[in-house]
Order: sequence, then structure tokens, then C-alpha cells
Amino acid sequence: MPKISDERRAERREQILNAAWSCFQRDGLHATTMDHIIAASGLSAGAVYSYFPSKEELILAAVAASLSGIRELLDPLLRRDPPLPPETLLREIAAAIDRFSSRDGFDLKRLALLGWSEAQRNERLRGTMRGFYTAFRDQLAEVCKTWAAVGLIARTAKPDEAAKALLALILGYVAQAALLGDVEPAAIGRGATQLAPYGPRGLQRSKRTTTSR
Amino acid sequence: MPKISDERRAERREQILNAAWSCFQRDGLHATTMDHIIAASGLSAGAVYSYFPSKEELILAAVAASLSGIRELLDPLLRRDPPLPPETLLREIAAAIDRFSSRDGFDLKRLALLGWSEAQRNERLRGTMRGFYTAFRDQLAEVCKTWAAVGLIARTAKPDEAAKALLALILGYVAQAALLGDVEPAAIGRGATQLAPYGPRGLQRSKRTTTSR
Amino acid sequence: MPKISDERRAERREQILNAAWSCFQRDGLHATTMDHIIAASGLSAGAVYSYFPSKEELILAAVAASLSGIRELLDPLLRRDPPLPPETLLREIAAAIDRFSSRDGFDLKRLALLGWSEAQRNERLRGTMRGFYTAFRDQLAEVCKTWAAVGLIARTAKPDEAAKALLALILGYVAQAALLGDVEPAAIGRGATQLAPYGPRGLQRSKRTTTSR
Amino acid sequence: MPKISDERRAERREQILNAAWSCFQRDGLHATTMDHIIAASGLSAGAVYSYFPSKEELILAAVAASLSGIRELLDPLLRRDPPLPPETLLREIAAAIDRFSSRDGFDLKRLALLGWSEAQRNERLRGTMRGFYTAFRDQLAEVCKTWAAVGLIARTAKPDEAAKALLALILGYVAQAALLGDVEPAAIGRGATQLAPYGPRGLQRSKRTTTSR
DNA sequence: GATGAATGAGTCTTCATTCAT
DNA sequence: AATGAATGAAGACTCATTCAT
Repeated sequence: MPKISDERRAERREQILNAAWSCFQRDGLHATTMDHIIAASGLSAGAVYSYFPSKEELILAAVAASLSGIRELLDPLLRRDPPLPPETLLREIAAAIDRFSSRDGFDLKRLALLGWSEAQRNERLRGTMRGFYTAFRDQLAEVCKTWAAVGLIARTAKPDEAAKALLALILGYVAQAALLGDVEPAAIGRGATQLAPYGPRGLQRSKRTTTSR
Repeated sequence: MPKISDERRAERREQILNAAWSCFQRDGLHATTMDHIIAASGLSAGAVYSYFPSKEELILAAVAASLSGIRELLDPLLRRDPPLPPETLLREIAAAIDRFSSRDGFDLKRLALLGWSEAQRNERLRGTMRGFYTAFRDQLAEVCKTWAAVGLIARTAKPDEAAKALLALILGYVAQAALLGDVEPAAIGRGATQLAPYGPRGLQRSKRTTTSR
Repeated sequence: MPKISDERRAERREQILNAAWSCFQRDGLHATTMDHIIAASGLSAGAVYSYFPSKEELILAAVAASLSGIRELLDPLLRRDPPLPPETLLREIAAAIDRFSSRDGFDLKRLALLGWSEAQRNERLRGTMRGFYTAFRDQLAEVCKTWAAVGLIARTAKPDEAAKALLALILGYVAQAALLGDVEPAAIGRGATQLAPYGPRGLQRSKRTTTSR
Repeated sequence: MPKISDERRAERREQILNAAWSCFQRDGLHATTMDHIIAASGLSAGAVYSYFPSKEELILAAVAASLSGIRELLDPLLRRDPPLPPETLLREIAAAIDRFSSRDGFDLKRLALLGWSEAQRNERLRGTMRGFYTAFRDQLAEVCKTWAAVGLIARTAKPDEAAKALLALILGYVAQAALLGDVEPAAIGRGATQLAPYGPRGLQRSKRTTTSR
């Protein structure tokens, strides 16, 4: 038989990953059987195994794909120059995650929780996640540094501590939205700002900035 | 064997729950087999099943127990009068979770991630969790209202939005600490405060309040 | 503790047997667990086991009890002098089985089928049943001999062959009634008679005799 | 392994069914474990389960197969034109059942008892059996009607009552033979005839007809 | 290259029976 | 004598993975 083209291979891979993704989301990582994925992919067992040598590998690939999806999603927001102010950035990140989630019925937030859980017992997955979130947090720290420089946050703020809080807000938004389902992106942004002492001025400035975007 | 006393029953239940907990933490909810738990509990299969009729029930009970453990842990912090100021509260909550985690080698944060994940596919667990986190957030909203009243946060702050942000910070701390492991309670508290515009004054006041406690 | 009286022991035995009986009937011999029987008897596990050393023994005793119940039920019919004529005897036997069945919600017919089935794999039970049915058939053969002597059936009839047919009719009634549920005692009696060539005269005579009883 | 042919599938099914059949016969329906059947079939657990999704389904299929086997066996006898006379039919049916039983060491009679017993607690099985025996009895009623028409039995006989008696004789033969093991097909035929009042004429005619076949 | 039937170790759960109290 | 909690050997069934065709 003629060798399958690289494009076709990549296409198949995608197809399997999508099938896996939707199964994982519906049933969780462990309750999803390879048969489910195989059936959902429309391929044969052998075919699926020729692309991913084991279920673990498939999980790993699915998580990696979703992480890189998130990166592509958030990168533009983080690279803005001048940077989006705190409340806006938070709101836009949350909104982007939501928007991505509603696409095709995939819920990135649910998937994220599955991945976090699995990372607790899967060394390699943990490694992948650490890499991703560390890099992400570094990017956030960069943004914080700029914010501090331009006075959007305390000039004395330590970028890496502020980044930890920022990442917590984002991850916490994901968890809270997945578990309770009643958190709008705008609310999380406003809420974070309101927590600021001397809030009125914080709010005003925040509002002004937001409006001016 | 004549009727066992209620205390003894409760003791055995606890024993099984502890065994389950430590297995779950090590291997995750699904990779943990009943045999693992049975062996860890030191009882027989039949005995374990006489306390918990199924693995699902055991998972549910373990999560419920850990949730009520958290509640007991955090309640005192939330009921302080006058309330702890934002940064302090955040730091103390994070510290309490950490402290509880290091006890007996249980890590509440890892367990939390397992529970969140499982809640995605287990109706009943989701119900339990929703109830818990909703009540918790309501309590946070009460605190936010007081903060706003005394000017510790913006007087115009909406308590429920601020509570959402606060809960996100807490859940996000849990996730980030479980995944990256390099987040100290104090850092998350400081970071959140630093995100505030005009942070220095916020910090000062926050510091003062903290110091004065 | 004072020794339990023999009466009390017999009473308890009966109580357990009744519980077993009603469980067996509802769930079958194997799907019935000792716990079911223990719960239904209102005694403790230990108590039940002090009366019957094993489930098999309990099954054996339950079947034996039901067999001896049947014997008591049918004996009077078989010992009539002059004997009941064929159709009447058949009808009355079927009716007696039915009557006994409707008592207390026990269905002797269902129980019989369970016993027959179990006898296929339980040596001892098979022995008990063989003894019972052989004796019963011998009694039927006696009746047939008398019938032949007085001309109620063919004078040349071989009692043991006629008895086999008679027993078949009775067992077959039991099976058919348990499986299809639409066989009245009178119908089986009449049907058997109608199978006779020159039936009308058979019927007449049969009727007359019946009426005269 | 590419798609298996339909024939091969049917063959495998048969193979499993045969294995199940012989286990059931030896140990009864419930004492037979899937492992027994799996071992006897020569296949793996997974393979067996790919043909029958559960033990219950396998039992159902085994019983259904044996019922359809009986139907094929008896149909020719019931469709004879002119119909076999009563004694002959009875004898031939019993003989056919016996003959089928001795084939391959399967005993249809024992299997029948197992099925009857199981039908008491298995709704679906009961449905299957009712359908089968009702249809069979209807066929018998047709034969009885013809017999009455040609005077082989009482002209006034009600076909459905006669059919009930006939079915009882057949089922009763099965039970008696399985339990006592000393009933020859010929004996049951003769015995039934001898039960006729005014037997001599009945016998003669019956004999004549039998001889003339 | 592709297929999908087959494998079999491993899972959860049950239940007859015992025996410490 | 009586209790009922505990035992642990099975039992039914699943599912990641392989490999003959």
C-alpha cells in the first residue's frame, strides 16, 4: 500500500485527538475506554494504536494539545503593548477561555480540571503542566513588571508575587466556573479590582482604562 | 460478635476513610482499587463493604469528609470579629490549608483537585461540592460586605463579585500549589494586595492591620 | 441460660423453614441468600445456623417439608375406599395442590419446579425426591389396580404403566400451571378423560361417579 | 484479524452455546460459573462476552436454542397427515425427546427442568417459555380437533382441554423421566391409553392404529 | 498498511459461614 | 445460648493491547 501522506497522518491524529477530547470531557479520563475513543474517531483499534502507542500517550497528547490551544489563545492578550490593565486582562483571559470552551461543545475548563487531577499521579503529565504553567506565570510576571512600571499596580509590587496572585485568579476562575457555573468573566475581573483597598480610586482608574481600550 | 458500639463503628468508618484517603492521594480516585483500600485499612473486603456499599459511596464519603474538614478549618477564620483584613485572611486560609495538608501526610490540595475532577462526571459529587462551595462563597460575601462597610476594600464593592474573586484566589492557590508547589501562603496574600492599583497605601494599611492583630 | 424447650425448638425450625420457603419461592433457590432467609426469619445468623448447619441442609429440609406437606395433602384422596374414579381423582389432586398453593401466598407448584431443578445436581435431594415420587407412584399403581379390577379403566391395564401416565399427568399439571398459569384442575381432569377413545361413555360414567361421592 | 465471516460467527456462537449447555446440564444454571463455560468453550473470557453480553443473556440464548431444537424435533410428528393416533403420538414425542437427549450426552429433559425453574424468577425467560409452550399446545389442540373429527378420541372432546391433558402428559413425562429415570416412551403411551374407561376397545383401536402405521 | 476479534489479568462486589463477646 | 460483625474465596464482567489475516 502506498505510504500515507504526512498531511493525512496529521489529519488523522487530529481526528483521534478530537474524539478523545470529547470522550474525556464527557466521561472523565479513566472512565473513557479506548473503545469509546476508537468508536468516536471512526477508525479501527489498530489505526488508533498506530498513532498513539498507549492510552497514557493519548492522554498526554490530548492535554498537551489543549495546553498549546490555550497558549495560542492567551498569547495575544499577554503580548499587547501597552499591556491591558489588570481588570481588563483578567476579564479578557476569562472570556477567551469561555469562548474557546463553547466551541464545538468542548469545555476547556472541565478538561483543565481533568488534567490537573491526572497530573497528581502521572509524572510526565505533571512535568508538561509544570512547564506550561511556569512559562505562563513568567509571562504574567513580565506583564506585572510593566504594570508596576507604569503605575497600573503598586510600583513596589514584586512581579513574581503579583503573577502568582494573577495565576491563582485565573486557575481559580476556571475551577469555580467548572464547579459552580455562575461566574462571568466580567464579574471575576471586577471582583478582583474591588478587593483593592481604597477601591474607589482603583475602580475609577480601572474603569477609565477599560473604557479607553 | 455482639452489636458493636456506635463509637467503635464510627472509629472503623474513620479508619477506612483514612485508608481510602491516603490511597486516593497517592494513586488518584480511579487508579485506586478497592483492594488497595482494603489492604490499607487492615480490614477484610466484607468489612469494608459493610461500611460503604460501593466504591462510589466511599469516594463520596471521603470527599464529604474532606470538605467538612476544610469547613472546620476555615470557619474560625471567617467568623473573626472584627474580620481579618483581605491580605491576612487570604494568607491565613492558605496557611490553614497547608497546615492541614502536612498532617499525617495528607495533602488536602491534591485531594481537592481529585474531587473537582470527579465532580465533572459524578452528579451526586457535583451536588455536594456545589453546596459546599456555594455556602463557602456566601460566607466570603458576608466578610466582603463588612470589609466594604469598614473601608478595608472599596466601599462601592459588590460583596458577591468580590467573593467570587476571593474564592477564585483560594481555589487558584490550591491548584497552583498542587501543580507547581512553589507558592507560599504569604506570597499569595501579598500578591493579591499588590495587584491593587495604588497598592502602596493598600499594603501599608493591610500591614498595619495585620500587625495589629 | 436455660435450655430451650423442644417445642420452642420445633417452632423456631418451622419459622426458619417458612422464611426460607417464601424466599425460595420469590427468588429461586440460588438467588436466595442466607441473609434474606435470616432477615425473613427474624432470627440472627447464628440462630439460623444452629438449626440448619448449611444452606444445602436448609434447602433439603425445605424440600422435604414441602414433600411431606404434599403427602399429607394427597394421602386422603388416594386412600378413599372405594377409590375415586380417574377423572375425579386427577381433578381433586390438582385442586388440592392449588388450594395448598394459595395458602399464605406459597405456591407449591413453583416450589416443586425449583426442587426438580435442584435435584438434577444435588445427589441427596435427588434421593429424597426419588423416594417420594416412587412411593407416590406405587400408591397410584395400587389405585390403578383397583380401578382395573372394578372396570373403571381397562381391565387389562398394567397398573404400573397406568400409574406412570397418571403421575405424568400430575407432574405435567404442576409444570404447565406454573409456566402457563391457565390450567384449571377440572380442565385437566376432563381433558385426560376426553383423550380416551369412546370418550362419551367414559365421561358419563366419570360424571356419575363424581356426583355420587 | 479482519472481519470474521457470518458463518464463522455463528459457528463460534454455537460452540459457546454447546459449552454452556453441557455445563448447565452438569451443574445447573446458577452453580455454573462463567469460568466453567469459558474453559469449556475453549475461548477467552473476552471472546465469550463478545458473543453474549452477560450470563443471563447466555442462559436465555441456551434455553431459546433448546426450545427451537425441540420444536424442530416435534414439528414433523405434529404435522403428520393423517395425524398419528394418541398413543403413537405420545410415544413418538417421548421417544424423540429421548433420542435428542442421548445425542452428545445432552439431556434435554434435565435442561428443560432447569429452564422451568429459572422461568419462575426470570421475567424474560418466562415470556419465551410461555410463547413456546402456548404455541405448542395450540398445535396439540389442532391435532386433538382432528382426532375428535375422525373418532380417535371422543367426538365431543374439547380440543383445548384435551390439549392441556396432552401437554401435561408430555411435560410430566419429561419431569418423571428426569427425576426417576425409569419411564420408557412406550410405557407412557400405553399407560395413557389404559387410563381410558372401557379401555379394551380403546386399547384395541389404539393397537390397531399403531400397528397400521 | 489496516482491521477488529481475541486475550486475560485485573476490577468490583457478594455471600456462606464462623466465632469473639 | 445468642448475636451479628467479620472473613475471604469466588464470581461476573471489563478493557488496554495485540496480532493473524
